[in-house]
Amino acid sequence: MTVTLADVAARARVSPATVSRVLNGNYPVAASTRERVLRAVDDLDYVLNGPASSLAAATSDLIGILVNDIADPFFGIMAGAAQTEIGGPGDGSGRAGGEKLAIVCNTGGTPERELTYLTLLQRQRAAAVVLTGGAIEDPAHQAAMSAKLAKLADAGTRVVLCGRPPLPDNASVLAALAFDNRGGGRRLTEHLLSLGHRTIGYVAGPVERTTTRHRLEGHRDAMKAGGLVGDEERLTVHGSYDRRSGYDATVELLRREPEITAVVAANDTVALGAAAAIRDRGLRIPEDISVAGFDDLPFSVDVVPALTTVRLPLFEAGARAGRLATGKEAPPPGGIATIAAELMVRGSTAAPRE
Amino acid sequence: MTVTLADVAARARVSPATVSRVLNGNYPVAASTRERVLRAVDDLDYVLNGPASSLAAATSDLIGILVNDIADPFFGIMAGAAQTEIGGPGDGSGRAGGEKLAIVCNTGGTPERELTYLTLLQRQRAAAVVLTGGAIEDPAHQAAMSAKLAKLADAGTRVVLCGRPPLPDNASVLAALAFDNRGGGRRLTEHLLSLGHRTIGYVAGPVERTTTRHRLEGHRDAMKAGGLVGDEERLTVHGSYDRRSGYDATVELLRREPEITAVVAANDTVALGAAAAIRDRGLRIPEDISVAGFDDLPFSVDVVPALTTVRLPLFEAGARAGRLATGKEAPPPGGIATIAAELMVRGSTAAPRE
DNA sequence: CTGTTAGCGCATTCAT
DNA sequence: ATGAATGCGCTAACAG
Repeated sequence: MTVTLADVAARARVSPATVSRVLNGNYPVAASTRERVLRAVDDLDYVLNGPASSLAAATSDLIGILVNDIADPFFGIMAGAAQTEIGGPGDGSGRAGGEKLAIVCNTGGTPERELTYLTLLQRQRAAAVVLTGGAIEDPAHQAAMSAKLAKLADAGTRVVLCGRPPLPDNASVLAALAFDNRGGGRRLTEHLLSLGHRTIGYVAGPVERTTTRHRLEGHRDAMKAGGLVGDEERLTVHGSYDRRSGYDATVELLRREPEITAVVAANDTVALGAAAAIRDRGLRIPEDISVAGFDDLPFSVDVVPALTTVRLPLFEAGARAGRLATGKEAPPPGGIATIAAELMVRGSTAAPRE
Repeated sequence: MTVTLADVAARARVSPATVSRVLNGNYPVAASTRERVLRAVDDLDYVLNGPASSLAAATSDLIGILVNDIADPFFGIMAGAAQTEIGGPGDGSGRAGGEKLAIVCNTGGTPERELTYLTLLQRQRAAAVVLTGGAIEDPAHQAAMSAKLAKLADAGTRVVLCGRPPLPDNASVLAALAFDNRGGGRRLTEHLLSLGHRTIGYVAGPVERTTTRHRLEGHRDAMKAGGLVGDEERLTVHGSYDRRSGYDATVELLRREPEITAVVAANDTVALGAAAAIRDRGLRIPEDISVAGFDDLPFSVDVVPALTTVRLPLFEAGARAGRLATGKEAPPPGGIATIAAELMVRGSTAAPRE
């Protein structure tokens, strides 16, 4: 029926062991035999049996990339970059040599699915796991994650965090690439303050997420440094990281405080919704209200007016995570690296009107 | 060292076969023994060895989803929807029962990687493969794909096409869900013609892609029906499916024919670039030039003015593909279904000025 | 409903 | 540099 390594061996007139050796290429084999084997492989159209080889070798070539929302370019860009580094260019032969198989898993941001995917990956004896994006801060879930990651690490799986802060017990993670969300958030609000804004609404992401908290803390640090305290709670509305949520939250913000002169959104997508709400209210951006986002996704430069935001090097970070996961790159000292966030001032923010 | 099914069996005082049966849940087991086994599993913190079980069962629970560009929400939405149907909600136990593992593979739109991933999936004995988005029309590649898909199908892998036209030899695909790109393209241009436009530029996608060709054909059908022929080539510029390409192509279009009153883009992302180019030229949308896109991605309603486009039910199509891949839903008659595309008229198109 | 028996296809010792 | 033998951990008949 299905052609096996033994069939190839028979046709090439060598032992199965030899075929295995040329296929894995990690053992000396005479050039002539190698060639003979390769020809037999092509003739028979042989494809290695992954499960069998993983079983025998006790490791697989799967690398899992966990994302919170695959439909969000924030994750898509990181995952795509990581996959580029991992997947290799493919040699076009369709023969598929020793490549790793980068697979992205969509957790939907839920704790259950995050753990389930990790278990599934553990079951597959994944070679590495890359966790992208913010973590959930629920203590029980954090403990479960730490335990699970420790088990994965024990089994030889490389664990890499990309855009996620290190674990309390960072021992089981090879490398954590954390974005400077707090610094970025702070600089963004400082920019607004320097423009003269004093009443600033904040559309935050979901609670119990590291990304949400860090960006918000950066914002409040700046506000505090500017002497603006006391109104934090009233001028903050939490929502999810989507456009609709940004719209609704902004409507609520405007209801609570019509004198707002600027709205800072948890990310660019949310900012899009915020901007729509402001326009629907008959207000202009930035003349009446300034709007700012975070991430600098590709579309942000194209909206009108172009969005002031904080640029995160998503592609570079994802690529680096991919290299870390494949062992192509050495982990940073201490296993932790902070990735800078750069303020991008564009047309959506301006001085408040007098 | 690592705990195996035999360890669980020993602790639960049953045979390995029984443990296997409760874990796979596809065979009658007494409630009391099941419970005992499950407890042993939890006590020992046992995780099934995927490769071993795949080897023994000659099939795995992996389902591959191939996408051309994971950073593009067009694919992200479909892949996410498919994964939702496939992955199951997870039971929160982290135990991971009989779920399928939906994995998305980013081909980058290149023929080589498409084939490589298919081989990798074949090697893993994937339960199903979902190919999303347009196909590459190069004859050699098409033949290679057909052959590869036939082999996969032979090996018992379900092959589902989502947003991709059926193969010439559709026998090996379980179901092909094709978008009505031609009809959508036609209706979009008809809309423009009915508004009074006569000189319409077209920013097409990459050549040799079914999506590109079908949308362009729809456009030209409408133009022809309106008696506008002869200028097709001059008023068409090909590029890739990204924002930058839309910008550049539109600059070129405007250079070739400054009298253009409308620009139709290959998709919404390209339309964003086109709009930027038009604005940078000092022209207004839609007063000076109308702009239209395709897909109706989430951001399209938020750009200013809101984008006239053709809505594709990406989420629904992806979900259906997921159900097809898992066998939850019966394939359409003949294995082929055409998915309607709906014209969405918004602010970015208007009658040309006189 | 449960236990026994055989492999699944390959990577690795160990020889040679 | 190559071959022979062993077992990875599990599922699937087949009994009972």
